Amino acid sequence: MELSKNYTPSEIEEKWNRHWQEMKYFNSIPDERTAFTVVIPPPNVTGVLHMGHTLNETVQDILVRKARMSGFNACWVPGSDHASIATEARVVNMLKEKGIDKSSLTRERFLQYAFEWKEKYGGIIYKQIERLGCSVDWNRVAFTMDDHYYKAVISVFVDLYHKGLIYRGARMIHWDPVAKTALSDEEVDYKDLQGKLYYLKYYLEESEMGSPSPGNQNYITIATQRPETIMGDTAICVNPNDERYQHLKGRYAFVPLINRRIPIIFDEYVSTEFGTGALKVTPAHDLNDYNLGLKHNLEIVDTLNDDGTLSEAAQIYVGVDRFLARKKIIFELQEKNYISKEEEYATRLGYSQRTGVVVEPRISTQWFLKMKEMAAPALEAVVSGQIKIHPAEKFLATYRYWMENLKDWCISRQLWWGQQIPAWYDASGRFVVAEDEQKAKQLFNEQFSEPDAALTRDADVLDTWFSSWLWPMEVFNGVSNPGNKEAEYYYPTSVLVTGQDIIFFWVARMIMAGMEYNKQVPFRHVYFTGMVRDKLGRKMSKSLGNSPDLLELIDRYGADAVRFGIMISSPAGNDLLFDENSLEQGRNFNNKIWNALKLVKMWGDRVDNNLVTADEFALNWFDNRLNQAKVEVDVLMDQFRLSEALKIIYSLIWDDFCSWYLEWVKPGSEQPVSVTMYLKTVQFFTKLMQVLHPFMPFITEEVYHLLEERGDDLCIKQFDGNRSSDQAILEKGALLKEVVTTIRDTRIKNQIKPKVAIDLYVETDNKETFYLIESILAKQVNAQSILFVEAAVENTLSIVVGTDKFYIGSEMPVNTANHKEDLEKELGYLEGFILSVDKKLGNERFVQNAKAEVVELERKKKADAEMKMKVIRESLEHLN
RNA sequence: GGGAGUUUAGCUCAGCUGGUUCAGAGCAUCUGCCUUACAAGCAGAGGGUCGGCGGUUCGAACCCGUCAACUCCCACCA
Repeated sequence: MELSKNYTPSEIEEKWNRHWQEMKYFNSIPDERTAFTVVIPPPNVTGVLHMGHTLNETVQDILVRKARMSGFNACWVPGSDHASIATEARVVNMLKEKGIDKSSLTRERFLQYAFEWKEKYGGIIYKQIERLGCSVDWNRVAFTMDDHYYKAVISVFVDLYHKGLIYRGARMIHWDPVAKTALSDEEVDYKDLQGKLYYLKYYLEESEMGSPSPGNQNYITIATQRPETIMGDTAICVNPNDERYQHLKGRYAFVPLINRRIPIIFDEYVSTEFGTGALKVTPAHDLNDYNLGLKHNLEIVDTLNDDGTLSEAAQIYVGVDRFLARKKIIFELQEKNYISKEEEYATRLGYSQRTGVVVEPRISTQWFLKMKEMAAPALEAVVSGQIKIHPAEKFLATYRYWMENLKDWCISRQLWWGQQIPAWYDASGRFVVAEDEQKAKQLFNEQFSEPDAALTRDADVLDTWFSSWLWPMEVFNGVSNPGNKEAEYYYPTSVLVTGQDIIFFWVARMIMAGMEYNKQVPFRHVYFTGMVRDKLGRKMSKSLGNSPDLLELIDRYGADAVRFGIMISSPAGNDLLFDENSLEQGRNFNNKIWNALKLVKMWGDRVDNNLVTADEFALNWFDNRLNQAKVEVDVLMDQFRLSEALKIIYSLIWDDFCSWYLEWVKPGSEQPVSVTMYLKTVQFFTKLMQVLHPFMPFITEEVYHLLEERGDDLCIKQFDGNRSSDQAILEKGALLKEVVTTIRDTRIKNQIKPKVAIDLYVETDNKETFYLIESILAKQVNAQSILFVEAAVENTLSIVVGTDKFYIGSEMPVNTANHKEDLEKELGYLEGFILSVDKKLGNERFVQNAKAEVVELERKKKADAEMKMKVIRESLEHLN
């Protein structure tokens, strides 16, 4: 068969994907083997996979494939997340573009649209996962709104409610005025920006029953960033120790523009340093003010509607959007001379992670989950080491801090896309929580003795993470059908691979759910990948246009090259600076393998059964080198240092196999090869493909089959146990490499053309070794003869490697000037070196305190250097 | 404001318990090669006061202190 000049991934990848699936290699069913379970962090069905996913899925696939080839029953569950608010926002936008307003639709109709959307984008995501070569079990595709999953979420809600861990109440929450829903604290991102601080005059009530009058000079000045909230003010607060305001005890002031009379209260919360030392208290729109309000029993005036426009309660600018209202109010305040000063002010604003708008702190009746009770076992699971976090303990401190400082989790969302909260209300607001309407009725009757009460279900849905936290359990029906055979077999999962940005959203909560419902951790290991950035270190984002399209990258470079590129530049746990350069490196690596294959296949046509191999040393050396590297790779992979493992494999194949081994055993042009050499080489190549397979599945499978006719496939071929490697042979190999490199270097420096053969003289105490390697050595340095000598040879270039001396003779006139210069430089260096060693050895305390080996080593270093100097001096004499 | 982390070659990073081949790798760079597997390649080379200062030690990239720069997380000062 004729192999193409370069490796072409496209047909090959599709072919193997199809074959693997037909053979059902990745479909797992419980058996007697140990399970290795991974659940994919379900991507949101909002769009396509980005480079962060690519990194994630690649890491998971490497771990899963490695496990599958190491005797485990590997099961990787794919799936996607309904992503309540994010998806709903997309669907609403999509409808808007079609001219459809969400409010004109019934809940059912809207959900229909959302499910269509989910089918479309879920499909794209699954296609990408497949193209990347992910060995997931497609029979197990899960979705967080599947029927059983939906029921599981509802049952968990009901259960936690009845355990008293879920409660309903009015609390200060973050409100997204565009999505018109509550958000959890974690769904708010803060940004620093430059704002303005306005100093407003609040006129004081005259001592008796006065009223604000235009000429009144009796006012208190208050600094605020948000003048549009003044209509919600229900008090002014100053520090009781503030000398400036002692006279205001028991007095009242008037809110500008609307002239509502509010009390002046005293609380140590207020800083005397900041602003004017006086604070306007708006309990409905600021968390601190809310707390102050509770303490001082203040009225709450909510001046905002749920869409961010001013409400009736504001009295003025009703129905005007908050930002426009701010401008108008500032203008009016200026007009009426209420503003005494404006200044620039650096501030922070909270933005909705999903819709990107500024969130409003707002009092709202929502459902909450008590976190303290849930957090304790989840903290313990990590602290005690039941769950191991990789890399290192970097996140342990953060995790602990977070788990010890949790606030209750607001789990209700004013959306339609998601699991609807299973609470039923009667007309007067009394409610019960139950799995379904029938049970609700029954329960309601039990509690309130009203068999015929008309009940309506809570319209809100649950936070997406309230479903995702069941993921590792419920993909195996572990919540809806606890103790089932699959859940028993696959849970706890082996490793979770995810981004560090969702530690608290997801990872911590999965641990809580796992501890609560299974009394077990959901995974043994958590591997955090870094964030993918562009090569300038910027986050990947649509607006910057620096986020490449995965399928296009695969088209251009091949899936293996993409996987290689992203892994090779992905130091464990650090952010990854994505550069297409590394994909090119991956493509080149594919090509290198492809060409090595071509060479070996060529030999296959020239096997001579009568030829006895002359390559014993090369075969022996590579065998040992391979064993050694495999052990290194296994150790690194156990530590989740995948990037380093890949580097080892890369160098093993490119340098050791291609650059050294293949060159060592390569026959002359058109010459035959021995059976032993050929078979051994195919065997080595096969093993190399196996080691590389988890990282680059397609080309390795292809090469595996092109090397030989096979009855099996590489992706399920089991690794042999690791064998030890013979250190002595490895050392001889290292010596050979060094001698070759040194001689080649000397040739180049002395301008001996590659085609000119040299005469090589070797002076060594270790002839045995050189007998083994001399034929390779001759081939590698283009020596027409090798002679062993006992002394320096006239008219040659001399070099020293370790304790061995080499003399290069050439028919070409040798330019000795360069060589002489080099030798003199070397001599100078050695003199300095010996001086420093002498200094060490002359230090009594060193000789006394250092370990014996260390001292011995220094002595040996000195002896070696002295020997080297002697040889160089001799050479210099010969050169004169 | 609190906490964590990082700083080693032009770039991205290894470097374990302080002492061997401890100053390394890949990429990039430079030089010479279209050598019949591969120019997406081959052969070779150069490049670093290990962020600064101080300390512990016979000995420090590594341990301690301190300063500086960067990154991330958390936080209600209007």
